[in-house]
Amino acid sequence: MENATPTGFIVDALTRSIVEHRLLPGSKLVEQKLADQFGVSRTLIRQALFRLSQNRLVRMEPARGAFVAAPSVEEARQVFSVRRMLEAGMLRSLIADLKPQHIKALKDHIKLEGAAIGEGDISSRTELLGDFHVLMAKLIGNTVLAQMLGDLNSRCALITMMYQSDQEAAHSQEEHIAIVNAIHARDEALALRLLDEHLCHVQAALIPASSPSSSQS
Amino acid sequence: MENATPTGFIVDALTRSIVEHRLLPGSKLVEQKLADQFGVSRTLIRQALFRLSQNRLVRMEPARGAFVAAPSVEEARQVFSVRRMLEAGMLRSLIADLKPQHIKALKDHIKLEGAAIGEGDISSRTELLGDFHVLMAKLIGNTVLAQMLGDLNSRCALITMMYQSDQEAAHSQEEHIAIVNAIHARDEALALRLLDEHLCHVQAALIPASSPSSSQS
DNA sequence: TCAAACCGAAGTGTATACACTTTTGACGGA
DNA sequence: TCCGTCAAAAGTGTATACACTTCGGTTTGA
Repeated sequence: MENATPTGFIVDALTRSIVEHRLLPGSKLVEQKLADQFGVSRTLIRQALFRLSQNRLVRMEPARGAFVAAPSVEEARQVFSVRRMLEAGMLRSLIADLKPQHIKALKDHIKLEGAAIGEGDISSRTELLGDFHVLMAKLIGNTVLAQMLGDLNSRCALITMMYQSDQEAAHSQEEHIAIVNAIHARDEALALRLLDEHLCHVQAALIPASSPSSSQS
Repeated sequence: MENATPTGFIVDALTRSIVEHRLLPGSKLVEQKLADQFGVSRTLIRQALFRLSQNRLVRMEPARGAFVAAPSVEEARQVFSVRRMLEAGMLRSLIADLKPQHIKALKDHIKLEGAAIGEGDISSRTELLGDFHVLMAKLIGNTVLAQMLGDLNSRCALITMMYQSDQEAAHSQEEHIAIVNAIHARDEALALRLLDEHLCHVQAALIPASSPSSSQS
């Protein structure tokens, strides 16, 4: 995940700042200030901001500048709706062509999640809980899908970190365990139901005081 | 679709050139040449090339330059796999909350497709055949999904234009008609089957005589 | 003859300069 | 006091300059 290019470094740094709320949603990102801060010219800052705007972490307004994105509840709802669609299909593929090392990889990953949750490392645990889903995409050998889920993750990582409590994180991990067990048992119906419920739980936890209407878009 | 910014104009122009094969896959895109050609500085050209690289129409190699992308068969396979996953879920949502104006919008769109196919306008027909799927996403009110399908479309537009014959385009439109009829009848199972077959047909037509399971995964 | 080092041309990567737009705040008139 | 106007400051958009890397051909040494 480490990016060696200067622009990549800046993108990563800004991403962390946004996701860890050192930069609050809506803040203006002034190019020259960032350039001074990173010790580079505005050229590289502009490249980085542009990349972040493609990830929806930053919103750019012509001639007005770049701002930290403030994803709406509606957008989060749509993102999770898309994820439910994608991951249902992904899960079917995975179970249809299941291999022992897949189960091992998933269980290993869950161990990592447990460690991060135990340590209370919010940034790390959020990343790992999201990567669980990306890992499934990689296991079925679809890098396009993996990258797409990664984008969707980062797109609402802002919200995730904002609202997910310790308890909810632990609950997420338990649901991951249950899903892997269902996969292992090759119980497609159960796995699908658990995954859908899991995504609904995460979504519901993220959107405070909004009734998670069961009917999606 | 029209983009008023200078960079957007260049992106559109280059996109057309690539998609209409005035620029062949693998060709090098030299920044200064393009800058002279468009009458702007390398700055804007670099911005445009970067945007095209995010769309996968252009591949950039560090310190070597930008090249027109040559999407692999494997990548096309993965893209269509993702689309099948997404669009199955989308279709369920659409049928679950179907409104008369949805049917009208879809039928209107199919008329446009027919016109473009009749005129033999390859660029226009490819765009419209792809937009049919984006339109469904918009009808269920999920802009995130709509944009994602749009990206997937443009990602393999190169291949689509490269290989899709007149006959296959007409066949695509017939399948769209059948799908809309199934939606209208609220026959979810039929609609899902038709949609899946449709995507498989498009994919199969795009991959000419190459043993599809040959190389990777 | 062949291969390896070398040099110049071509091209990319980054910084800087300048033009244009937006914002801000102060001034003046009603 | 309030609002409109205007001018300076701040900031973005684009062009240009320069440093560094890559590539191709030539020379040089064995």
